[in-house]
Amino acid sequence: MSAAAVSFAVNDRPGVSPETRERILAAARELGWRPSASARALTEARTRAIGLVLARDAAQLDVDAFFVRFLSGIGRALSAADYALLLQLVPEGAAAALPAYERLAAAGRVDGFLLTDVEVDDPRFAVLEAAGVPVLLAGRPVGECPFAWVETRHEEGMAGPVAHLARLGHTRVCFFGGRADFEHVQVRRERWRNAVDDAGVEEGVAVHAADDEMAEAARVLLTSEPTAVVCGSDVLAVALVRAARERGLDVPGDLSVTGFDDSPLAALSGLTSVRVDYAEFGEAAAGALLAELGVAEAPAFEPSAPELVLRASTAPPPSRG
Amino acid sequence: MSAAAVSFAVNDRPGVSPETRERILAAARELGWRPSASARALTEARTRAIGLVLARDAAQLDVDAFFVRFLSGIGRALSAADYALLLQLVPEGAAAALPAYERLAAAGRVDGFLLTDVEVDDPRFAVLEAAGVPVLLAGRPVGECPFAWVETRHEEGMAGPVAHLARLGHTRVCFFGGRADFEHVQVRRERWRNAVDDAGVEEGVAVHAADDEMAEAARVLLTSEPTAVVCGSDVLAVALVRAARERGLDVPGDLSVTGFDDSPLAALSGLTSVRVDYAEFGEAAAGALLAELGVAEAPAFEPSAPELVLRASTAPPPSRG
DNA sequence: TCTCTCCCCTGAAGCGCTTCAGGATTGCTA
DNA sequence: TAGCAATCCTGAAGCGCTTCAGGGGAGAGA
Repeated sequence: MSAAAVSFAVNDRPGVSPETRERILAAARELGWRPSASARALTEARTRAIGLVLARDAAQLDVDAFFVRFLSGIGRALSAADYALLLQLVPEGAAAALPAYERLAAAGRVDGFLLTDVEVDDPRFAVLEAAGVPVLLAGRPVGECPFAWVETRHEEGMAGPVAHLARLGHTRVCFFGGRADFEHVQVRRERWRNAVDDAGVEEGVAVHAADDEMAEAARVLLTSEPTAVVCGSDVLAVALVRAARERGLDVPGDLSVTGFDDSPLAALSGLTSVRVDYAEFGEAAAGALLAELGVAEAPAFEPSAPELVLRASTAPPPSRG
Repeated sequence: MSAAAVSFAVNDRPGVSPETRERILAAARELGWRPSASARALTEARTRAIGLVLARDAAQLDVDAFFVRFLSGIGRALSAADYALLLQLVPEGAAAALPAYERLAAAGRVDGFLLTDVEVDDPRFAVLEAAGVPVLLAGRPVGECPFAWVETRHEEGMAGPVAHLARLGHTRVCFFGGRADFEHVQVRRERWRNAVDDAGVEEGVAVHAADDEMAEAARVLLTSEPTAVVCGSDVLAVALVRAARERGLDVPGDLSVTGFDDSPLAALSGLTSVRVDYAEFGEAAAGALLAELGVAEAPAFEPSAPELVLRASTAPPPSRG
């Protein structure tokens, strides 16, 4: 039972007889022995860990249905391959994150990175390409991108609420979205426009708002006297509902509102929303990265279709007075 | 410039002249060289990483103000010491988490663990004590516990809303909390009782509800015709507000409701709530663990007092009809 | 001038694995 | 029975650091 034999046995490699292998594994089990991750990392030149750097303020994260579901999906993929996740939260802004990537990469702490919140001309691309670390994007890159990516079918989710509102009898549907410089916001707005055309209803106004401008933007949106608004997130929808109530409007009596993400917030607030499976997305992204690392099979990612979840925030339009 | 000299220079240890040190560091900077984390881990017998295993369902996490703020606090403490966070999400239930702890500990992937969501007779204590890994609890243990812990002053936060409601003229204040077998829920309930006494108002009913029973429990609570309810979380408060509205009650006209945590949910819903600084808590917990690892000074944790955040869900009681 | 001390620096060992070349054993064929 | 291949196992090297013992040079005291 030399060290080499143990290594073969533990790593399920040929070179030991079945009996010896079993004897070794039994001994290991009995002693509670496991190969030292550090020693393996040194000899194998890989750490069995992937990195995720989040550059968002806590306030933004903790209302976000995406983040945690995505994380739990990552967890599923990683634990199957006995990989670990190195998570680093840094203050908002991709620029602040660059040193974090650089450090983790240069010290060889991770075998690869998962990138989310991809921006236009993302500065991380150059840094990470130069570092020569495997990278996988969770989300569609804008413009040139040296890395592979996976994406959900979230944009398709805009069709459901619009069609639903049209069926209820609404003839004009507005859009309320987040910051226009996010790719996913742009795409959703585009899909809203298509859906409005397809449904044969009138295209209402489209309003964008950053997190700290939601209330004001909602009030502006309401001046156009909409009867139906599809929102790009549940948070926006809740802000809109609140603004409507303050204006004396009944939801859904006077105004129908739909959210997006189907976060717990939507369930709590009785919001019709669109459910996108972000856990599945995280699993696919981590799986694809592992495949790139040669650790797992490339998973065939068939993103499931977004699902419209009906609740109490949508109803037929008010009858004309 | 032998390897040994480089090691001394990089680790800021005596044994090299200032000039040589500077020359080495300059060369390292120029080459973009950093010591390999794996090699260091092997020789130093520490990984410069701590572990956090979360055994919660995603659905519970992503509405939870605690988790993400706590994480960002951990991040602050760790990055100062150049430590990393190994995060693992496992399905709900502490039992499912045990193998995860065991694996990380046996493989020596982390230098210590941070424990949250501490339960009565927590099975993790025995496993981790046997493993001989440094551990620090974020939260107050119930009963015997071999590890050090830090805690916030969250319970004090119950006094604020009760006193506020009393000042507004309410004469009876109810309590609506989460599962009674959580330590923090118990403590908050106790403090509500004290606060009610102190304020000289009547102690209303106390109702507990798990996440999937909130709506029903809220309806039950409302049968006692309360005018004021303090809740143990924002989520509960929102559920209560919703149930009240369905019953035709106006909040805050007919019923005053306060939340807890001051999550984004509270801001969105205009909920009077109690803000506890969980980021500070995370930083203190991680800092204390690092101190136990001999990596940092033991931080003097002075938890800040919870702060009552007034919003539109509280008002004087309805005048008697 | 010689010795002693102190300060810088280097050589070599070793952390716990993986890997590769090669030794020992067995079973088979000629 | 000799010869060969296949199989199982072991010894030793090496991954990139840290650490420790010790070599050398310079300055100080005798």
